[in-house]
Amino acid sequence: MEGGGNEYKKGLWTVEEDRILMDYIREHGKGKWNRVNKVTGLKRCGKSCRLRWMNYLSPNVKRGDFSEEEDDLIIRLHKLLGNRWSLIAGRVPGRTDNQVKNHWNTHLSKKLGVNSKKGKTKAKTYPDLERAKKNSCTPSSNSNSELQPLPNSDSNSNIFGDDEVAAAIDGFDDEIMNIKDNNIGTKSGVGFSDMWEAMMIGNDLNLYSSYLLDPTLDDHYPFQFDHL
DNA sequence: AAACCGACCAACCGCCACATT
DNA sequence: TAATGTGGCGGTTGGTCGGTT
Repeated sequence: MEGGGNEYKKGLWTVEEDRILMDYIREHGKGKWNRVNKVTGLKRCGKSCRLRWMNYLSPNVKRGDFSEEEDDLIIRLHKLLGNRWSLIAGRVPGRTDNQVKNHWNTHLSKKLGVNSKKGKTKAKTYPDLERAKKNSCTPSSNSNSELQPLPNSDSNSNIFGDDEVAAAIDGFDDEIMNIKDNNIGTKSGVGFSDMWEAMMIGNDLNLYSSYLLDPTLDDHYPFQFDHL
């Protein structure tokens, strides 16, 4: 067990906790999540820190309502992939698996008249797929975005063969670029892809801070990395 | 104005696979 | 090779908020 008797805090994160986590990531980078509490004294387990970063603090996360294009994309991807949210999210720029999953369960499943709560099937994992995901670690393209052929399985609604899945996925790429261009990048005059790549490749955290402090965004934080 | 209810979503949990020792 | 640590995934929970009665 992690923490060795430490009492980890649960529930919503405070701004101060976010700041501590951001500071840690600025200095140490992503990963090594279980060290966060040791290094910073943050009373959060590694998993919680990782989740907070991936679903909220990461500049890769787009906030706000889903557009029609995104809805359509998710619906079609879900037809192909079933409840494999990380794969779906990997094809919807700026959205996390958690966002996509929530959006599906609260909006799209109703819209489509799908009872998403039924059939509590534990999602299967596929060794080849997992391996591929591990091997593709390019930060600018979500590591989950590597789409792999699905085995024919009764756990999901996928009924397509490998080639059909690949072809269908290819067809989404133009749409994805459109969604990127239309919805994500231009809020602060910094293209999303550009910002993300600059941040990750060039480690440009000033760019990141401008993103966080962008007053047009719903959420921003009262701190920035002014000493970098 | 207060109580109730349902929708939404952030966060937690359990499990699994891979990496490291 | 086995044990342990770590990261990632999907399912689920529970707190918050807005609408309705």
